[in-house]
Amino acid sequence: MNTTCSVAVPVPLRRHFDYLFPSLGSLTAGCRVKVSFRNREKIGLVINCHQHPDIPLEKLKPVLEVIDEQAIVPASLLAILQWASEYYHHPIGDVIAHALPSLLRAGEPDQLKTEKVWQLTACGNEFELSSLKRAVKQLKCMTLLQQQSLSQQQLNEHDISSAITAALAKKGLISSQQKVSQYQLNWQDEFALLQTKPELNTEQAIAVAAVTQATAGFAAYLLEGVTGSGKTEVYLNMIEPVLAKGQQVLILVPEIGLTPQTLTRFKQRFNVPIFQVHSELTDRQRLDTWLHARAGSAAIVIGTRSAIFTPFKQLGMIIIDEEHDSSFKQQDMFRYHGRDLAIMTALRRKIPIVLGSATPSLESLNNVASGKYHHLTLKQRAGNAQMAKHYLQDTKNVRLNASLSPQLIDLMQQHLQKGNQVMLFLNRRGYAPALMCHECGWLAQCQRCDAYYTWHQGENRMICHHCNSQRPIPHQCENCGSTQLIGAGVGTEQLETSLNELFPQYKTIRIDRDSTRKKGSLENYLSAIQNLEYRILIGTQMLAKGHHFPDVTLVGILDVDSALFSSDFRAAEKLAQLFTQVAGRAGRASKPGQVVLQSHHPEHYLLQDLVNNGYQHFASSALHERQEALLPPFTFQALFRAEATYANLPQTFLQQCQSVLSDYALAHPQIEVIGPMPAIMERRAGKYRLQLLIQAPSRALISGILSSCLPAIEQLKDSAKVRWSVDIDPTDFI
DNA sequence: AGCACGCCGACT
DNA sequence: GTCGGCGTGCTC
Repeated sequence: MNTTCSVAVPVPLRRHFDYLFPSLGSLTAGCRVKVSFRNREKIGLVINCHQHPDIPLEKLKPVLEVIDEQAIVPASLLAILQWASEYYHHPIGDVIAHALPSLLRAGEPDQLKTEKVWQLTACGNEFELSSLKRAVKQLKCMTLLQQQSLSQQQLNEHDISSAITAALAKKGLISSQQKVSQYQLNWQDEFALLQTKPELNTEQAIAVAAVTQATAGFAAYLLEGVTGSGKTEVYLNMIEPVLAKGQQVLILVPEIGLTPQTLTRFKQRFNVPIFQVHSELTDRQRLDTWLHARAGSAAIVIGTRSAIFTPFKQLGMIIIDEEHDSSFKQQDMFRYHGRDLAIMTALRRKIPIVLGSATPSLESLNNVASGKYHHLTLKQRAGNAQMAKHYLQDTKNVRLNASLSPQLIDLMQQHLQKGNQVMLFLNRRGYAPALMCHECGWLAQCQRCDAYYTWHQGENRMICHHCNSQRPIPHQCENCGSTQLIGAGVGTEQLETSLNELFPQYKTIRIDRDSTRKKGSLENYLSAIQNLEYRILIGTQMLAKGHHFPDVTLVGILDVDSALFSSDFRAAEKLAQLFTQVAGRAGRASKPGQVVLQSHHPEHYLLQDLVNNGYQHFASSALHERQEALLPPFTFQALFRAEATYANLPQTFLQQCQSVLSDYALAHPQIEVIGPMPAIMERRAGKYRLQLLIQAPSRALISGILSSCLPAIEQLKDSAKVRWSVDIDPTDFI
């Protein structure tokens, strides 16, 4: 007697596949199985058992092998993954592949790493150590093991290799056992604060109480706290009672957000196991973290967006730091939003979630306005530090020196002379954003993108920042043959060179993707900055995220104009967030800061609003504008993207999509279908890229039109000829 | 996505 | 006569 199960197979198809399995075996949802798929073996995850298959039984293949006896993915996580697959209209197999640690995808057992732990045998205990005088290492090993048993790893640290332990084992003096590496498995019983807590100010106390005294169940809180208002301390106080109850906490942070100092603060406060998920973990460490969270032996998990796929035995609270940060949205393949999945997770698990930011996203502020989120505010900076003073510097008709106005250079001089640090933001890495012929104006253009090459002097190459193609610097203009090639515009590399000439007496440090490519170099630079080794800091957005530099008293934002006239409706929001975050980095109680914005359009209403009225005011007027213009968060969007080597293919494909979607929209006049239209950068990496936008006043309408139309769109002949995807709640239109 | 099946041009 | 081009279609 056979029965059937639905399996999520790791293929980019928006459906699951049914297989037979003998009913004498037991099989539950969440188990991995090996199946034959198109005559190739694949590892899939069972998502359903005993469902009626939609095709005749005789067409089903049998499950080849059941890998797990018990579900490896808990039902709560599997439910979220299925929800995400439906909401984002993304293949379930691929969603699960994203969520599982790679070792589990490859069929590795769901067991924690074990290591060899050595101990003395009975024989070893009675052994006369003096007879080992001539074997120094063996003697040392025996002496160490007399005190306690040690893993091979720990012995390695004492310079005792496995050759030594093997020799001793052969003599029968020591023996080994395979043990799971030791963690506080019972942290719940030993929970304790490791330090006395600083006293909270009134605002902080109110925010903490709002969360800790709420009735159990789902609740979302937007913690809007200006930079330096002590958000981390509030988080610590909010999670304390959760940990005390023995429940776990998930903390999501932006990609480059978590400084080691933040992690240290959690470790210094709580006597519990804290696991960090970041890109430099090995596959094994990633799996161990996943398993510890599932077993309940991880108390706190801190990680970037993908940490939302961590299974928890008993999750008690989710915290999202810098919730407005764009890195929570995955921008390729499975385009989920970590913040939105976290909200859904909290809702389904009936637990509170706290979204923290100095500059909340308009989406979250709108959720506050509609009563979905509770609003908690921290307006007071620690130690009553003053907010920095802002200045708009008109750069029209001003002779700039490496993109610095004379006024800014003067100010820098003043701040540096007082022994303070100066921070300059320029969102263009490289030496110059283009290479130009001085005689005819020709610009070196990337062959594969609608973009110019960036001149990187350090590497003596031209690099396209969009497709990463590289070429040596040409000696001659390709148009007129002139050898007078010059940089057009200024990048961080050139700014650094110029500052070394302008201020030779002060050390300058550049923080961008190029200067921090080596692992750990960012941390080293950051601590060197803290120690005042550098006085002038140059950086891209990277420098703005989450790092606090108390001795920076002057911040210059050198080029804000590109954001003022962008075709992306979110550009203003991003600029406002960058500006406010950066401004918050300047100064502290004893050293009030100054922020200078250089612009050719200082009269621009957006800049005026920001500088004069602050982020909150900007946000409320921006929300009004979005409402008037029927843009998110007042409408919901889905974006079809298609690309191919020739422009006509994505064009015709999206036209066919458009006609399918429009037919459906006839019966639903609230749905708008806009396009196809070229992407902001139409040609990139040798592909022509076009898009088609769907807009509707509710999520349900977006989901409905996609559920109805995607099957037909997948059937389109041209769908195989282009690379296409659908992006729900798109945040970027590049 | 892969990967097989299938139907038309230049080779021993 | 065959090798192989990549258009089309399917995967339980």
